Amino acid sequence: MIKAIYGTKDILPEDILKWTHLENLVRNVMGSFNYKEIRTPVFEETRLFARGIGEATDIVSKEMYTFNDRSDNSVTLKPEMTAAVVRSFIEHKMDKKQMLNKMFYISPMFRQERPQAGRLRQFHQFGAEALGSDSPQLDAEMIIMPYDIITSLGLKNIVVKINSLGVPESRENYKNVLKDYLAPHLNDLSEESRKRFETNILRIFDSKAENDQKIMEDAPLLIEHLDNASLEHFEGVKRTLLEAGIPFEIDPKLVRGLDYYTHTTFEIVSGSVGSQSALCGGGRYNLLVEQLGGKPAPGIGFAAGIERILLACENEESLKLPDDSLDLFVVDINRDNAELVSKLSLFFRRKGLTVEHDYAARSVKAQMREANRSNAKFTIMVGGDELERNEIVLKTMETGDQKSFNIDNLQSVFETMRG
RNA sequence: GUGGGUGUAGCUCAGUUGGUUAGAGCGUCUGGUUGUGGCCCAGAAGGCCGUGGGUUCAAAUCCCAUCACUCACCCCA
Repeated sequence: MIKAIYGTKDILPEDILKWTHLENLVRNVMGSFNYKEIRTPVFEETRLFARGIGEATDIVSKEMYTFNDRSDNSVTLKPEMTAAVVRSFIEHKMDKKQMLNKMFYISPMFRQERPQAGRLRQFHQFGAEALGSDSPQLDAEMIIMPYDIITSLGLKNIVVKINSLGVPESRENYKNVLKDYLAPHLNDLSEESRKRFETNILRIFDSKAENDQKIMEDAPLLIEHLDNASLEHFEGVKRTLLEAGIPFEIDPKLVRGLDYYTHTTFEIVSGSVGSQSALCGGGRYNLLVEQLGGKPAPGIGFAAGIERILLACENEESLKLPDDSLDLFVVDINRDNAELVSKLSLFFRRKGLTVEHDYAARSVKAQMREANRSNAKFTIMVGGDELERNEIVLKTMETGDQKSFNIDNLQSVFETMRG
């Protein structure tokens, strides 16, 4: 049996309503903030991600689906969206068309990691990018939008965490402060953290090793070493969030893994999924556009994991899905009127109703059972004496009431069903 | 890449200290008279017991290997 590739999943018809429900919500909320959808190719030149995300990051160094195509060009299935959107922004000179470009996306992503709860090799994100402004109100928007979406789905068990990484200069100064603090403890740190002491010292805050955490508890914090402009920006973000009624925590240890972040970083985590608890993450990246060869432009964005959000919804049983059950089931009483049944169904389908009928000339009982099981609101019965009199029978399933109509007056049948 | 757990019907799972034709519930299909659903009743279909090897008179059951799935670490959405 050929099966779906390790770490990928079919989204089956029985689950699709959850997905379209979420996607519609995303489009509505993003639309209300005037974000326009962008769709980029699923694969890009490998160097886009290598340069954009950072060679040293886990994503680039060990998780990308990279392969050579038949022309021997190295291409990569997109592991995240920001680099691709920024590439498109630069390529299409969007900065010349308008000073602020607000875009959102819903798209599959690919990372070759070990799958677990809330993590797949092909997974799906929605997110947004805003390029061309460093207004703190935009930072806040990037938190408000996913927050509103997530809470609209009924999720309760969530926490919004924010932090600021400031600008590179103050971060470099801080790194030296942190180095001075950690140097005497170096031998007590875990091996991984000792490596990070050299490569990416900020990430030691992420360590889950107990002893590392104990050491980091008393470590000086980046937020205490921000320059004034960064602090003022951060204050602006916080004020806007408070005004928006978004509850948040400041997490000075929230250090995102991707190289391109500056200033604000944030995460929305859920207590209702497994250990992969981040439903959403993002931050400001004022240096990325330049780094990818564009004219310098500030940017900010977020990405949210659709599978994780839906998982949280399932665990909290929070989803209220729209009804997609049948309006009408057309029953063929004599089991020899397939064409007439098909024609009647078409009439109501073209009126916008969801209509089904049997295709196997099964017994009336079986057809009724199916109508019942598919939760049809009405059935129409075709055949027998009534048909000889040129009539059909409309039955209201909930009450069992039946009423005859002339077959040439389907419009009044429709109006009766619509109420 | 590193650990742990689990593989029996479409789904959820039973299956005694190894012992005859491998079970239940749910679901599916058919029927309980001639043209009517839900409840109830009856019946049917559907399993190389993940795969390969070994031990044994005998393996779903014990041993080994392998594959798959899954959770966690790492990291991230």
